Amino acid sequence: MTNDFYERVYELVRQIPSGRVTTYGHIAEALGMRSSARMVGWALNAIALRDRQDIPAHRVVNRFGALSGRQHFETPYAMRERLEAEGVQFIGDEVDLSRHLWAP
DNA sequence: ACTTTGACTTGCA
DNA sequence: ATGCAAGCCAAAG
Repeated sequence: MTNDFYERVYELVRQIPSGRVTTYGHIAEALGMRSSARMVGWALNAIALRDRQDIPAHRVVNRFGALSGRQHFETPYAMRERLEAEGVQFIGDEVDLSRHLWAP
């Protein structure tokens, strides 16, 4: 059911190109729920629980580029390692959004 | 059935 | 400029 909020999040996240990232806020805004960025996080959490590995949840970060969801991965470093493997550059512990931010 | 918390963001003090 | 509070909606205790 494409009307399901979760499914819409999945489709959008699936469209993030390799080496790019987006934020919870941008996804929420694209779905018409600008102030409900939290729900995006819940949807992604559901991805982890459902083993939806076809969805690159590691390419979704918070508005600062910080990997706030890393604790929900297999290991706290898996998220960053995957991003770096795609060529994403980090500034300290945060993604260089000015280079890699992707908007729907 | 009610309360608390959460992979967030924005706004006001 | 920094810090605290509120808003959003759903799930788990």
